[in-house]
Amino acid sequence: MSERNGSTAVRGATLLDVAERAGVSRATASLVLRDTGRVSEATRQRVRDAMAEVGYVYNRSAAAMRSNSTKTIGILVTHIGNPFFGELIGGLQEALGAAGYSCILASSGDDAAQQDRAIAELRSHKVGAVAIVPATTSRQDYSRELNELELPHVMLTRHSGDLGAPFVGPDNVLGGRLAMAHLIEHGARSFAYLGGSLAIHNRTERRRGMQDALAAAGIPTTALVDLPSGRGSQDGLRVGLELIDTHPLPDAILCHSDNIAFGVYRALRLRGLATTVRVTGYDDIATAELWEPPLTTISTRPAAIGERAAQHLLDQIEHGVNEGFVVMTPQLVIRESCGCTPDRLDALDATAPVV
Amino acid sequence: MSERNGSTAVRGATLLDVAERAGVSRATASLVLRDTGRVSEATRQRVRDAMAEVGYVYNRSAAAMRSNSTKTIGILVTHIGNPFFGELIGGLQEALGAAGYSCILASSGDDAAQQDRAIAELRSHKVGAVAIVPATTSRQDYSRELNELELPHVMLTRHSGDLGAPFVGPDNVLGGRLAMAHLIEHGARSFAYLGGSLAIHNRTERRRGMQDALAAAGIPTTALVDLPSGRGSQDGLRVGLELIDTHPLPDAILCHSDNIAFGVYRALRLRGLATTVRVTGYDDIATAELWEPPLTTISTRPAAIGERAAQHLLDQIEHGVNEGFVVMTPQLVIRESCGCTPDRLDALDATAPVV
DNA sequence: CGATCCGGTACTTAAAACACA
DNA sequence: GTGTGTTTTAAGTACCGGATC
Repeated sequence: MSERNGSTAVRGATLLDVAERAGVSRATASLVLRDTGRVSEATRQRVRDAMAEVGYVYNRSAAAMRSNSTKTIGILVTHIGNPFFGELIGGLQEALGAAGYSCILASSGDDAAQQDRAIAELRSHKVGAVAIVPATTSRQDYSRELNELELPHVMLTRHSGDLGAPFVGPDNVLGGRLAMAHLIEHGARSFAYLGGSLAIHNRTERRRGMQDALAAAGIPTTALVDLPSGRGSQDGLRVGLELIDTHPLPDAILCHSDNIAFGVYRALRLRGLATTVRVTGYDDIATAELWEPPLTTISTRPAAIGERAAQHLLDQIEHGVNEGFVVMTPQLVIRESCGCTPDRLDALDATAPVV
Repeated sequence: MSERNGSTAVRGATLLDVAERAGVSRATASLVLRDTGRVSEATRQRVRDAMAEVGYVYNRSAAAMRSNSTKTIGILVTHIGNPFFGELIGGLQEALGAAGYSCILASSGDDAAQQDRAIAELRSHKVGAVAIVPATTSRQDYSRELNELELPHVMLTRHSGDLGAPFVGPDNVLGGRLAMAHLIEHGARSFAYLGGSLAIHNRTERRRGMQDALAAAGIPTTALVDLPSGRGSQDGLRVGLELIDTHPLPDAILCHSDNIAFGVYRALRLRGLATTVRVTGYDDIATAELWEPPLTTISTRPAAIGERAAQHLLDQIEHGVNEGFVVMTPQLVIRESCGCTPDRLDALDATAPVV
């Protein structure tokens, strides 16, 4: 076993080693490395061979120091474990990787202080930009703060209300409208919107879409009961029970997320009300189609949002253009919880003619 | 809007700026920064004030270059979106952060080639060590390869069979034994183990634990049917249907993961067999207690594994000691799918006396 | 406290190759 | 054949910002 501890790290081969082996100068080797400059093909190949022979590993730190820029992007989300963010990150990493950038991930735990620490962390790594899902408790003009730090950025999924700030996220108004319109088509006339934090704009946006749909169908907005909650399935259970125990049962429940819907399912079963109410979710997580009944939901295609966000950042740092507020079209994924399978919720459909 | 593009990044304040403002030398400022050396408290405070005033941001690249070490650790997992890994990463980041290290995350998509690329990426960032969930298709002696790269590391959750390699993961033998023993206590006498890849050691280990429990109860090992599958819930549905359609229905089904159990639940419902078979999962994901019936499962406490892995790495890079193969104790989480609620599966318990 | 070092990068300079009058 | 101009190719070197002596 070789001697190895914090103080005696072995230095690897440098560009100078490569250059000497290839019989060229360090500068030339650098040009070959970056595929730029005017170097003959024969020399290029010799340098590349030399790199392979000595097991050369690029030193980003050295490059960053001189050029004061790194091909590195920071990604900051609230909860790494959230599958939605997992897909989002996947889309981002893939698109950024294809453009030659590497990513550093950080997680804020949805806490503003930790978020500040993470940003400092990323800045000390000299990231060229950050893609950030802002913490719920972020300061209102957070985007401007980042601008003052000269840090190109794009907000993901959540925005702070400033429509001039760089942002990529789902069209929540449309998503809310799609879900509500579908339930109205099924004949539902009374509704509850369960879950989600009032502090987040996407909730008010979805609500607006829902009310647009109600208005279009000539249904009074008072037909929509509204109960917020935390973001876990447990919160969905809690708020589901709250609805059942303190309100008349609506024809349909629109859940703020699939996770919430999961808790609501359980609340309905606990009260013996399973499959007596139409339910929709939001997000379309991987297991949604395996539930009982399979969940009708709104897909926001997080990977596509990630790819678009990568584009947004690249446009900023490579072309200096800021695309501003970008909204992505969600999709209604129809399964069975809305009542779309006749042999499952036919009792409901019998009393409410499908339009 | 300020002019900002790839080529005209603004340089921030340096340690020299801080030093001049505080009226000390750069060397002194460096000592204050790292909380070392003999510097008077008055000077320390002056330097700290100066840092705050000029908005100083530590430049890790510069530090890394000189000291050839970064307080940065790489974390490489197969799927960032997997909630299990999310918790694992959370535990790692917290423990490493407390020790003054920052983390860089990468994802291999469970592909060996991508894993190689990610390792190269992390090496170019000069990480001091990596915590890695190896891809299923990793080469057998992967740990030795990393040793040859002089890269301290610890394998997480999965190991390659080399018990001398640095590893932290759950005790799969015990986990399998706990689940099986509990089902046997319930009176079950025929079993199926569903899901999981044969290529991964943890599967054979859990199976060994299950057979230990069978042997201890005097039940022949042929009482355990074994069907592997992919890792998603959809795979669980597939393998669940396969079991139901091609085998006699066992008393109990042990699932390789909660995700698999989810698909198995659906398979049982589709065949009209819901709550006629005892089911256990593995992992204890957040929603498991909300299922119908709430899932009895084995908790591997991924956050604890992450913390332990952080300790493992710190021991290597700071004290030069390698703790080798470390195994964490899992816990049986009893809910209802095993038959533990009398009023739910009492039909089962009537025919099979609880020990 | 000043000097030096780490390993790439950006810029300057220069040699060689080629074109064309 | 010679001289001048242009392009291609490669070398030389200052420099970035902390850490160390």
